[in-house]
Order: sequence, then structure tokens, then C-alpha cells
Amino acid sequence: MLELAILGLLSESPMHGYELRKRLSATLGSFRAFSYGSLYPTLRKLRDAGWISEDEPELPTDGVSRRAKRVYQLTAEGKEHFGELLADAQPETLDDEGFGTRLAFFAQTSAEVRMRILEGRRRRVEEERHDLHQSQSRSKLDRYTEQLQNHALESRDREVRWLSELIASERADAEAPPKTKSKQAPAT
Amino acid sequence: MLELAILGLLSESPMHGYELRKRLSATLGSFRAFSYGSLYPTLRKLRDAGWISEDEPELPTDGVSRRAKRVYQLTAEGKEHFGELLADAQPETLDDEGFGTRLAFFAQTSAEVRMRILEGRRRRVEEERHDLHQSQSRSKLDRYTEQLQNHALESRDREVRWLSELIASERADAEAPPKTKSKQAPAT
DNA sequence: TTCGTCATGTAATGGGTTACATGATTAC
DNA sequence: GTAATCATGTAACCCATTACATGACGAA
Repeated sequence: MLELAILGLLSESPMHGYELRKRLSATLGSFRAFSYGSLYPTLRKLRDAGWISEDEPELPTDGVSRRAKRVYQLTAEGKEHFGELLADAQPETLDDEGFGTRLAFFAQTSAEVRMRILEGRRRRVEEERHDLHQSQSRSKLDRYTEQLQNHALESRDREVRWLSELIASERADAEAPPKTKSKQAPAT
Repeated sequence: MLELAILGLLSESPMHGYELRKRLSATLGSFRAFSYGSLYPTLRKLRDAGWISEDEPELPTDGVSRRAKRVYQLTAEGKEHFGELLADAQPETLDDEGFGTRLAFFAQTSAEVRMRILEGRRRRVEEERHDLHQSQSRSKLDRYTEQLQNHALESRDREVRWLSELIASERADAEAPPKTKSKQAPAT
């Protein structure tokens, strides 16, 4: 997921590591921040795979060792790879974590794949809701656990409704093709 | 967290590994299941630490090797340790994961610590909500990211409200001491 | 007799975190 | 000149997962 997120952000514009991390937090929620201990090694990995290139701007050669600000950008292969990643709905796309990340790059995802992801995610959340309901009716919980389960259940319900709205709006867009200036498509 | 959960379940009744896993799923939500690959090594670890004892029931010695069903139970030191864990609100208690686990054993937690945890968690969620709000107003997001952020924001709001209700009900209980047959405490 | 599920375990791996270490740049 | 924050990195660790391997027991 970190990989996808990095490729996605770099596909918008070149950036260095530190900035990447901030944008990552902004996009995925600041409480969901990656540490440098995972960010930099991943950048190294992506570079070794040939998906991003690392150019440190030429240093003013005044003799002293300067710490370079390394700017990363997608290579041609990187763009291709990113495109492939966006082209199918991997299973991890359906869990909480992965879904959020995928959604962040929905604008660059085909309408078809968007729909598969949204419906897949909805199905997943419906299953969770079902399981929750089962375990709730089977065993009598204590007061606190019951509260927690109820809250979890309601959260699932809300997410299902939210996803249904997104799906409906996708379908509407599919019928009334989106103009450059997107307006809410009316039902008729 | 797995440790706390295992100790907690075993404090209710002795159990073997397989059953433990099922009860874990039932309590923490079936979609949040631990694998055997983490469960059994952890049991080993807890046993080595002296917190649980492992007694495999005597086998019918008919010569053939039988696979034993190993039943685990808390030792005296285990009970003590579990009590200590419940006695203070460690930081990991405040994140999503840990909070759910702690709540599962609230019935065995002192009213004081319960309150600290609930208020700590509320504060945490409020911070998340705040951060979300910040990043939302700072940068213009695309349609999908905006949708996601809005949904996340509403979820936080709901959780804060839910926690506030729990807190209020705790306070009510503190004033009107809870009878065996607990009834909802009226505001006056 | 075979299938499902109960039951226990290991090895390799994954995907991150924390703590540490260093140095440059900016604002006061 | 000093504090904050920008900026890059490494090593050790943690907590789990996946895939694999084994075997008992009951029901169809």
C-alpha cells in the first residue's frame, strides 16, 4: 500500500521524501502517518525496481559535504506499473486500509474498476455487519461489549449506505457522460 | 494486545488454543481474527513467563501417539499480572485496536480507570477529527478524496457522541451506585 | 471412506515501528 | 546564537500473517 501511495503521489508531481510523507498524511489522514523508517527504505526499493528515479540536484561544490535533497519522480516504467496497479482490484483493495488508499487515486482509475472496487468493498462491509449480527445474537455479551458491538454495527450500516450513494452516483455519471465541468447528474 | 485478550478470556475460564481463537473472534469481531501462527507462539510465551499453565489431560495410554488437547488456565501470577494490566491506561489503549480490546474487559476494570480510558479515547478521536478538518480546509481535494474525508469526519463525530454517552452513563452510575439489577439512571 | 472440522504447531516472510544518528536551513 | 523544523538515513525489533505440515474424530 505504501508503494501504491508513493507511486500515486509521484505521478502527480516529483517530490522528495520528507514532503512525500507530509502529503501522505494529508491524503490518508494525518493520524495514519508512515514513519521514515519505512518510507526511505521503500523509496530505495522502488528506485532499485526502476519505477522511480532519484535525482539529487547538483550541489554547490564548495568543498564541504552538503546533504542532498533527493527528488524522486516516476520513470516511464513506473508510470506503466502504476497504471497496471490501478487496472485491477487486488483483494487488499477491499479492506479498510487499502480501500482508502485506492480511493485516493480514483480520479486516475477507470470507471469500470472503480465500480468493481466500490461494490467489492460494499460486499465486504456487509459481511462484517452480518458476522457482527451473528455473534451478537448467539452469545449474551456484557454491557460494554454490547455497546461496542452496537456501535460497530451502526458504523457498518453507515458505510454501506455511503458506498451505495457513491455507487449510485457512479452509475448516474455513466449514463449522463461527465462534462469537463461536472455537474450532479439528475435522475432523469 | 493479543496477550491481554488471552489473559482476559482465560480469566473467565480455562480453554484450549482452538477454542480461544473462536472466542477471540466472537469478542473482537469475527473479521478481526488472529491466526494460529501468532496464537500458539504467544501461548508458549505466556506459559514461559509463568502467567498461564498448560495441562494436557492424561492420555489413554493405549500405545499409539495421541494428539493432546492442551488446556490453558491462568496461574496465580497470571491473575496478578492481568490485574496490573487492567489497572492503568497504557497509551495503546487509546487507538482503535487497543480500545476495543480494553472495552471487552471493562467489567473487570475499576470505574476510575474506565473513566480515564473513555476520556482518553474521546480526546484522541477529537484530535483525529480536528486534523481531518484542518487538512480538508487547507488543500482542495478531488471529489473522491473529499467524499472519503467527509465520511471519516462524520464517523469521528459519531464516535465522539457515542463515547460521551458512555461517559455520561458512567458518571450517573458513580452517583447512583449500581444495584445488581442495573437500571438506567435518570438525570435526577 | 472420505469429508469437514477440530486441534496443534513451525518457518519464512511482511510490513511496518522506535530509537538513534546526522546535518542543513530558517526564524527569532 | 539557538531553537524549530526541514531533511535523510540505519539497526533493531515487533507483531503479526501465509503457507505448510500433521493428525484425530465424527457424520454422511
